Amino acid sequence: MPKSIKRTYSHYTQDACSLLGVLIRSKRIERKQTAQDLAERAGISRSLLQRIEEGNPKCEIGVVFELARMVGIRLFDLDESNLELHLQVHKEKLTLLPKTVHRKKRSVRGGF
Amino acid sequence: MPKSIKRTYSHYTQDACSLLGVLIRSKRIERKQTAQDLAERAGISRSLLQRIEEGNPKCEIGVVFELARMVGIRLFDLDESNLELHLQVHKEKLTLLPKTVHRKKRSVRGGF
DNA sequence: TTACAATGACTTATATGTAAAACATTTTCT
DNA sequence: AGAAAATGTTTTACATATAAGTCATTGTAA
Repeated sequence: MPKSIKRTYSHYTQDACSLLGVLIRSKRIERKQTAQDLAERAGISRSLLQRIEEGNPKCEIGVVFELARMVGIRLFDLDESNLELHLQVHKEKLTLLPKTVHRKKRSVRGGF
Repeated sequence: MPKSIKRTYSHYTQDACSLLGVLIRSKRIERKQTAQDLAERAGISRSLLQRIEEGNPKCEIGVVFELARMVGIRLFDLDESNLELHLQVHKEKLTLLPKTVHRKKRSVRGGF
């Protein structure tokens, strides 16, 4: 059961969300596309699109990415095929890493 | 009131979420950091971190970005100061665009 | 190998993000 | 100028993401 949490976001994260939002809005307007229209095509409400364009961090990442793609923003600066390739590479890289990590015991007399 | 929606995500979006998840996990393991530990520091539950590392698109974008930052992933390939600069530039660019967009009327005899 | 820790895979209760609607405000076009 | 449309803003009910917990499984270190 979720306890009531006030999340805090770093400046970096807020800027990243804002940047994505501003980019989506810019691209949308450049395409002369209505908020209503983009929202409908994305299958979301106009109010949600608005929050996303404002840079609200409390939105589904999947929806934000979907919107970005729809207006022509390249995530990770990669097109579709290169993104998939990148993913495969990093998945394999992950295979080579240890499956679990064990925290090092604090040295008995170190630090404090 | 939200109607029950089955969202669908494009291949591109799913790959993007998966890539971010895999990157977070790789970086975490490289840092020899426990999932439990990273989750605690990020102020989230271990189960949420698990979903994010799996690439689940139905997570808060703010939390995902925060995790990325914590393990040293540069969003947009930009460090903090450049990200802020980028944001400012695009905000100003947005100022120069029209505030609203009007959909072009369908030509009376065009198409159908 | 054995013990222990980390992770995977569930379940449940609750906090909250979302869709919808109505209204106010602003912007664009004629 | 006026009209029409797009966007901003707020409210409300509900679908659902999340925190917390448990148990099973796997990996690691001794």
